[in-house]
Amino acid sequence: MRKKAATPSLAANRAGLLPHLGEVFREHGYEGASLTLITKATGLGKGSLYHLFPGGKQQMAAEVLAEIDGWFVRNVFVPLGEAEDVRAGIAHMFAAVDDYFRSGRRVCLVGVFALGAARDEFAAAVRDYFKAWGEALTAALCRAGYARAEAAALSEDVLAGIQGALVLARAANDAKVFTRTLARLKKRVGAK
Amino acid sequence: MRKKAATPSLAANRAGLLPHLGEVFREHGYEGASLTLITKATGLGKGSLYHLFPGGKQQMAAEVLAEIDGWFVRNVFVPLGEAEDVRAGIAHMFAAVDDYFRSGRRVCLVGVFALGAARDEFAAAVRDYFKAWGEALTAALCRAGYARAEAAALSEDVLAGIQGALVLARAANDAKVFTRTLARLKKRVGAK
DNA sequence: AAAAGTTTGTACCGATCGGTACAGGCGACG
DNA sequence: CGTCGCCTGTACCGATCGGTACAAACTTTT
Repeated sequence: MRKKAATPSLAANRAGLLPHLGEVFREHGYEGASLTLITKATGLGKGSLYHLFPGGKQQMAAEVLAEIDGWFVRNVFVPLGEAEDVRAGIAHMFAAVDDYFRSGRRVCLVGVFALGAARDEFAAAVRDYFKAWGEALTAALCRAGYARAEAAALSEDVLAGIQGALVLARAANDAKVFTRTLARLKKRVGAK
Repeated sequence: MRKKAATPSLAANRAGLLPHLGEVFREHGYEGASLTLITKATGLGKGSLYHLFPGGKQQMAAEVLAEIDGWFVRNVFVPLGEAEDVRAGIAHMFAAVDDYFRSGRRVCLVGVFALGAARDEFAAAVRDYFKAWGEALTAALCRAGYARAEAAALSEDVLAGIQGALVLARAANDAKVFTRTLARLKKRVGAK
């Protein structure tokens, strides 16, 4: 092998690390995720951390956001747009969402960042995430037979319902609030 | 006047202060609301602050939460339960909510705390706030003719819709997301 | 095995965190 | 006018924050 053979662990570590990083940010927020907590959660010392992410916390958070965005693009947005059966695509979205948020036991990191103090720093990523989701869902609903305006409104209701249910579930410490709400949203969407 | 004549400014300050404190917590979260920011927002030095709130930040936040809870009890929960015309009480709730959240330009401090890192410290207050709201609304919907289960589900949808719309509005930096969603929720509730 | 390059732990940095101590300012009352 | 007690600005505290420097330890290449 000629090609530099760049340490394999670096890329591997990085990919394996992001989920752990994500959990720390998710549970403690951007400000609350101290380097101490991060080292504890990842098992990596500051040295390694700053070697992998020279941009520090900001870069870690940005990459975590990007990874989450990528997950939703792959597992939600694209299926919504490409499924042969639109209804199957939409059903897939609800299943993926339930999966991702661990049936309400997990909160939305993007939502946490949207409300948190570091909002401005990640405003663009946060905005784009919801925008992409809303557009993908609206388009799918149109294909499913909803009129343009109706689809846009319903899409907004679904996204808000999901985010709000996550907040309520966390507040009540009862994940069922989320699963119930999600089930009703799915039913409402399928009513057409 | 015999009664001690306790400095009038203290109680007055305290009451007048809470809204300002609330704004700081709302905009920066519990962790993000540093004493520096608080002194700046209130115009009071640490000396005065700790004189009024010996319990420090934790006490400030707790009192802010209590004040907000009181506002909702007075302006939303009680009207929901006592209005002669139930529908008027419900309409009043939507108006009060739109007012309180400044048509979507303000986020919900209780929601911020629910998602934030200080969650555990204020878990009880956060839980009770949403519980009281949900119960008041459910009861009102029952009185308006909804069946018990239907009322409970709709109530959950409304609360989640409101919280979620606040998140989306903040994320999109577009308050209209909130007003649109709120209008749809109102319409849905009134459909019966 | 020596050299080169990568990854890591550790010590340290200035800044800021929440909180405390306290001396004096200031206003009400005698 | 003097006294007393609430109020407040300031200095200071230890802890922790995010981030940097760097030398030892490890890999990999020669």
